[in-house]
Amino acid sequence: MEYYESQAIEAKWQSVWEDAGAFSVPNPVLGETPPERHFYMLEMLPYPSGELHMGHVLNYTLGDVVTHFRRRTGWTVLRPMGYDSFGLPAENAAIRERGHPREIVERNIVNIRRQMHRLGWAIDWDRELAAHEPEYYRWTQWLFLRLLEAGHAYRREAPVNWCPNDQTVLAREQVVDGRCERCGAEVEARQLEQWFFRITAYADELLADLDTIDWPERTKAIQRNWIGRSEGAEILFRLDELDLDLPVFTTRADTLFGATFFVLAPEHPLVPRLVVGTHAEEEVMRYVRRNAARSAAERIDPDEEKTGVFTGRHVTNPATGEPVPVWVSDYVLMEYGTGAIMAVPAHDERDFAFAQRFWLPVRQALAARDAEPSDGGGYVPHGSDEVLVESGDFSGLPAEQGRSAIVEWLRGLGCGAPSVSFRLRDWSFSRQRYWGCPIPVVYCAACGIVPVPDSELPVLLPEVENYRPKGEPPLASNEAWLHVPCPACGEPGRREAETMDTFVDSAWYFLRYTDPDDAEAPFERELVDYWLPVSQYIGGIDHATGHLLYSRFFVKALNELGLVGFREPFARLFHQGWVQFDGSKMSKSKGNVIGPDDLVEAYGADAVRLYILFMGPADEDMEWNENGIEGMARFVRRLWRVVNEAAASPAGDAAAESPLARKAHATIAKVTDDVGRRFQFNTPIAAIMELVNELSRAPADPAARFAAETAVSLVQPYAPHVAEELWQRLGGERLWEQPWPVADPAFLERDSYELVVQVNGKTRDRISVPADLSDEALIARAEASPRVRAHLDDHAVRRTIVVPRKLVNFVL
RNA sequence: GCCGGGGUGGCGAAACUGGUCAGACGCGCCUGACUUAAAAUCAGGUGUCCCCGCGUGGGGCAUGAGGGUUCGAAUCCCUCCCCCGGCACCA
Repeated sequence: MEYYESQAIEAKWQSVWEDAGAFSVPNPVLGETPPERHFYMLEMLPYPSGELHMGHVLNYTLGDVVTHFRRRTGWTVLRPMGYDSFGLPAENAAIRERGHPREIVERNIVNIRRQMHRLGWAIDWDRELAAHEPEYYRWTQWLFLRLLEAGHAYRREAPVNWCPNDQTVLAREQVVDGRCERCGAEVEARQLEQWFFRITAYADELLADLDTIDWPERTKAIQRNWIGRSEGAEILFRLDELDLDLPVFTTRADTLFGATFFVLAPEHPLVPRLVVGTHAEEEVMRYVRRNAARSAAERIDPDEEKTGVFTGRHVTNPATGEPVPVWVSDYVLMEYGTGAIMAVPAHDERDFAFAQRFWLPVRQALAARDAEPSDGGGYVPHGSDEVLVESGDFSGLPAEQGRSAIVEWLRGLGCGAPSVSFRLRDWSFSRQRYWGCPIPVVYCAACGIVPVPDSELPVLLPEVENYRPKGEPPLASNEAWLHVPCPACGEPGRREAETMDTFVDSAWYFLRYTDPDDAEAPFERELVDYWLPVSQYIGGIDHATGHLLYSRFFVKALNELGLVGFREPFARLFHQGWVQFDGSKMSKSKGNVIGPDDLVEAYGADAVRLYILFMGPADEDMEWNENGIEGMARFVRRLWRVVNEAAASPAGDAAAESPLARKAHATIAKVTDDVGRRFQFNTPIAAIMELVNELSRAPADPAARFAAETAVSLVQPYAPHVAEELWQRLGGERLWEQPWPVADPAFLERDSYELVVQVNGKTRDRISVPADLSDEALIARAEASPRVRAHLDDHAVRRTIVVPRKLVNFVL
């Protein structure tokens, strides 16, 4: 028997698969009845900002096992791959390496593609795409224009997050703890005109539809938190002097009688109107200006004492009819609710702190059911069983009842109504950077924002002399490109020089895979409706509030436009854990990236693939540890030796009943259940190891050959190269398309089994009994055991529990 | 503070709907075989404590802590501690 040569075997089979087009999946022919059992297996596409690391290896090997398993259990599997090649990660890599982003990105793609081939992943390479290619981004632009027409994309001035290092606007989803997700620089607040997608229009649906998809609970929880739906009421406070009604949003209308002052956010548009011409004007406007200059980090510092300024105005509390003073303070956020609040210091910590600071009155409106109402002046946190007090006719009502009663009453008076508020903000997607998809509009003095006609797409990303970030969009420096006639009136116009966030590119790529060469449309409705929603999506949980939310929004909007027939992109989602090294997740900036190349060269792709999945549960974080891979290489060599020996010996009787035959069938059942139902990938490897161990101990068993075939067949999704080679040596061919083995129940049903005999719940003996004994017979056998007898002694048995096929328990 | 996930040997982990003395499989470690030697390979051992007649012996304790339900709990319930993640001046 030859020595196991991983490099030669892997190269051999990779070229066999390529020649056979083994993993290419044609689309169904439109109009004909397509295969019913089809499966869309998708993993998040990589940024070509460097090479693959072990995190990618885990991600794509998982997808690969699922792909092979589904293919061999009778499914038609679409499993494509592409590159998220536009955007900051790729551009920053280019800056580091001092080259043009396109050249760097394309070089990285070549390298990543080589690594993917070397690992032997079963990808349909005919469907490869990259976001930076005009054939792709033409359709990103086309989809943008459809969203623009539908009013889902718009431009407005708004407070935005600005990264001073990357010199661009960031979406809220790209700011983590006040810092840029990419570079870690502290984010500044800026007031800028920007492009937004109206994702808030789908807030309710994005929340509700989480119940319709099979996603990890924690991911749903993250999205629910992010969307942040609050039910409450909008209440109008009358400002008679100026004939204004100021709305507030509150979730605690039951505390209305305790509202003793009123606060506006500094950015509230009515603030100047309230104070113009009064002697408060100067002080208030100074406060507003000073506040606008404060950084976001300063504003949200919880340790800082509250600041604020009185406007000199009063509004009327609609419940009490009393005037309450109107203040301006930055603890009220313009982006949430109405940018104004009714302050109830007795029942809100923040309002209380503000009242203390400025000597404002505190009035209690709720009290624990049995408590004496206190004489006021204190802060009373919300309890579980409280009733309204000092609240007119509503006094005595339980809080929740009082809340709806007050809202109902206000509604009758025309100054209140139930209302819902969200934390979610519209998605800011324009970037002042070079390496992104150009936004296809032209600014015209006469016509305003004019879309570039579909027929002129794509608007190609122009060459510029210096693409480095400088605050101004780099595209604007190419004057020849910038100045074009207005598509509507023909007068001189100016192109949009900002580019799109890379998350726009990835919000629809999974649709393009269905028809990547379509030159007439981004995709065919019939094809996307056939393949989508994605049957199984696999990727990092770090995209929970970004990509995964944006893609859901895109699909909902495209559904409304009639472009797709479904409302959720990813039916099932799985997150692989982080592969960490030195206690933190692998990243280039930390210099702790472990790539697969050296390992593949030393141990072969099969051992690397097996090891990354054997390390632990795939959805839990794992610390990269190279010690064990030697053990996995040992297993592959052992498999090689044992199967080669079995192949050389006489075939034996496949139907023979033997311990090894039973083990083989049990292993089939275990691996099938783990991969197919439980989505658990480490335990199947352990089960196959057990089978191989048992085979190596019983090489003369009549089922030895069957056990060898079974082990090879079951290990194929994990280690496809060595499996294919061994399969051939066993006399088979094209294992990648062989039906998945099926466990024969006759081998799983045993004639006898080990009955556990317990006394007072402690196992005292295990005896072999025939499978079909009655309860009474089982008890008799159990009682006969000498070991059990010793424990029964002369005690009286009070109760006997019999669990058929498992145990007998005597309770004394 | 609110929401979600988790805590099992020296290490990575198993135990799937409460039921085979919890710890499969692997790493590491120990012993032995082969070898001049080492590596590789193969065989055996390895939670912890105690008892003895030293055996394919007997017993106790062990799944973050404490309580409960149950004939029986890593698994279900309650209280608490710790770790990870999300949200948080969101009214």
